[in-house]
Amino acid sequence: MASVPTYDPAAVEERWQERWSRDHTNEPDLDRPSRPFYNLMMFPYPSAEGLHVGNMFAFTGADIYGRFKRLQGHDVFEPIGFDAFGIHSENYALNVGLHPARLIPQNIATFRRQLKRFGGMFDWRHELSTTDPRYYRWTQWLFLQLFRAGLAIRKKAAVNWCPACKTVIANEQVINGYCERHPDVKVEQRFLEQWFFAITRYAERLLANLDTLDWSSSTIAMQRNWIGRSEGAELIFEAPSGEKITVFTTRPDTAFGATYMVLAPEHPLVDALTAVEQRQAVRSYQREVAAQDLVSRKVGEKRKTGVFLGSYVRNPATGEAIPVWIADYVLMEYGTGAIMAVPAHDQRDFDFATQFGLPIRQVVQRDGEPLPIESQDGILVHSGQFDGLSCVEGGKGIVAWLSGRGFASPRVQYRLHDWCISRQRYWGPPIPIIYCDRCGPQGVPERDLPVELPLIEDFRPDDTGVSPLARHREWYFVPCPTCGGEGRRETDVSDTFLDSSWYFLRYPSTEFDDRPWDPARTRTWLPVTSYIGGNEHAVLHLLYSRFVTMVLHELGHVHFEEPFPKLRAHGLIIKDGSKMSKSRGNVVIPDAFIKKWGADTFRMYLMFLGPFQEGGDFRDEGITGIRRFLDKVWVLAHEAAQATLEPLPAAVARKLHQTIRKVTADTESLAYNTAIAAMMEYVNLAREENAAQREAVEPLLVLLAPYAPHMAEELWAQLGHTTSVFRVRWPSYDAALA
RNA sequence: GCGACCGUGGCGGAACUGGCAGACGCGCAGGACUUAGAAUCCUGUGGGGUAACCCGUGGGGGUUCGAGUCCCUCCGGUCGCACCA
Repeated sequence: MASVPTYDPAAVEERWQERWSRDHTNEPDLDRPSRPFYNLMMFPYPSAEGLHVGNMFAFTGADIYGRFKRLQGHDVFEPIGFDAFGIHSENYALNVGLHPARLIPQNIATFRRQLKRFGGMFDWRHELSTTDPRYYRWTQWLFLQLFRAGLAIRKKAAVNWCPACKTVIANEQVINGYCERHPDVKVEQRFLEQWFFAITRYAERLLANLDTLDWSSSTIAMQRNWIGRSEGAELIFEAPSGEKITVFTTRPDTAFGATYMVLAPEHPLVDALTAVEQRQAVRSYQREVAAQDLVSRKVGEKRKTGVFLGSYVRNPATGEAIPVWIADYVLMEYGTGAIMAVPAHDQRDFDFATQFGLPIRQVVQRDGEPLPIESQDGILVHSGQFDGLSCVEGGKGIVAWLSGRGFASPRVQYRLHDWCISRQRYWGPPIPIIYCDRCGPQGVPERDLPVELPLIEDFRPDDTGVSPLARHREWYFVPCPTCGGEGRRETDVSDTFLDSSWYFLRYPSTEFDDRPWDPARTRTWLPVTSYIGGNEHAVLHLLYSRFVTMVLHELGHVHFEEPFPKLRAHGLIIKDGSKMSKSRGNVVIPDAFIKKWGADTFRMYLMFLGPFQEGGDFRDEGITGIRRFLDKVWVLAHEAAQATLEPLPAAVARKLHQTIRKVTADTESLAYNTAIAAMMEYVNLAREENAAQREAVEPLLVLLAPYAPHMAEELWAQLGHTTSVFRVRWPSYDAALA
């Protein structure tokens, strides 16, 4: 047998990457595809450290799926881009003392090189960056569509202020009271005028549509949780002075057990309900609470605090006068900012009542015995005509009874808040608004877009709550687009999640400068056929994208309401027992591995670590197993190229069909680890049976192609084929043999 | 507290609708080749026992001819949300 050349991954991979680029192998015809398949993966933010193993894991898994679909005869569009605006990039730039406008292109260049090196099937003609004015022009356009539709609203609100970022951040960016970018910096409460997107108006639809989506169940659960729908009722409590205080409750069945009321300290009726002799105590408590941040207020377990207002309201169920308190455990931004306190059946109310000696009255029991607090598995007592009913029936009855007297109405409450998109920072798209004393806030006319982010050297944020752009005087002052009078630009930039809320709409249309997306292209390619990404975006990016798409659909700009009908969440790569992150210092950069072992080996190694949708433990010992496997394939294929035609041993033929069946099913379901195991079993058997033959090897190379694309191409060519292995059809199996 | 997921050899992990537990890989042990090593190849590898055999999927209980898989319960772990009324 003639000798087989040594497998040299670097040479093989460089050769095929050049050929793919030269032959436009990865660039489908976007205008006339026969079977369009939009294979999307979550685009990266180009950090200075470069692509790490976690990114590689995600991209490899998504790329394998795209290549598999391609081999099954689809025209696969697999674009890539960079989410390069945002606080992360800007903070890093500040740290190293470089301007982001110079830093980001360097980072992108590194990412681009890494993404090419690992062999992704990317269509580089359609690369995008959110920092490109040709892109963010349309981000601003998108803002204007929402503004005109009345869905971008300016309101003064308690917001999360990160003293380190020196900007407002979204609720989603607050982690246990700390800034997600600064794990040791507590977020504070500030009241500022901000732009909000009215996502809460879509809460019901965002929730209901979840039932129509083919998504990982974990992601669905997180979104459902985040939207946080609660059914209950609003009840009205009246003060002797005539003030009506509305509370929200999910337990109207316990109305007879409400022995006091608590308002949020900022509740607008606090002043009116405060007795003269309590005024000083109330003011001082209010000041104390305002000095805290929004979030530490919400972190539980601490002692309850509060102040009696010195007045009473009437419980509409019992008719009794109950005392009114303020306490920081009641939050202004949820429900009505006021609660009826039922200490017998709510843990927080119980804690508060115990601390301040307030009465506790059982209204739910079972067999005359008290139940665990908050249990709904009992019957009503001390509840007048409703005694003896179950909690559910009694609750309905009480709401109906109180409604009839004008004291109640059923109510659905969401935990979701409106999306604050204002950022008092530099590195983002300026919000396209001009303030005019005469006309009010005016949208920048679309013909004047983009509002380019001016290049200013001193982009450092300060503590004033005013964006650095305000210091750029010639940029700041502009004529009002409506009256021509003196106007001032909005100096805030928009949240980076706005950039990423629509990028998938841009990819197929990147060459059009006169429209955000081309209607024909969009109709052909969208919604996205398959989306693969991490659950870290389950409630941020994925919810915002759904909302934006829903609005665009309503406004007639896109033909679909849900952008991602099919989504799969991949797992996390664990290293030394915890997930890879810069703060833990366990980030692994793939470059050295790829240099030593080759991209194909590294791709397969990552996929072999564990189930793709669950993640895996990164240790570098196991990589030799994959390399040994690829070496065996290499030798087998070279020998097959020189073999004479002989019948395939029956055992090998049977195993081949079983392997095709298993690899097909497993690749479809992203069970890449077991697909690889099946190919290993097949190769082991083929070697045992000395089946170094074309019929044995050619189908294997096609099965292998999504996983190790360079090697598959090389060996396919060695077997005498002159066209890419990716133009072949995925092998079929004989069900009788498999 | 609420929601989701998970627990299988020394390690990563297999096991479709309940049907031979431990595929595949790492590691390890022995052997072949070699002056020697590396690489490669072969054999073995859940625990106990000389053996036929016995015991084994976090603990306990249950359903079933049959349970890693289904049900109950307890223990342990991961992730998300959280003074959300």
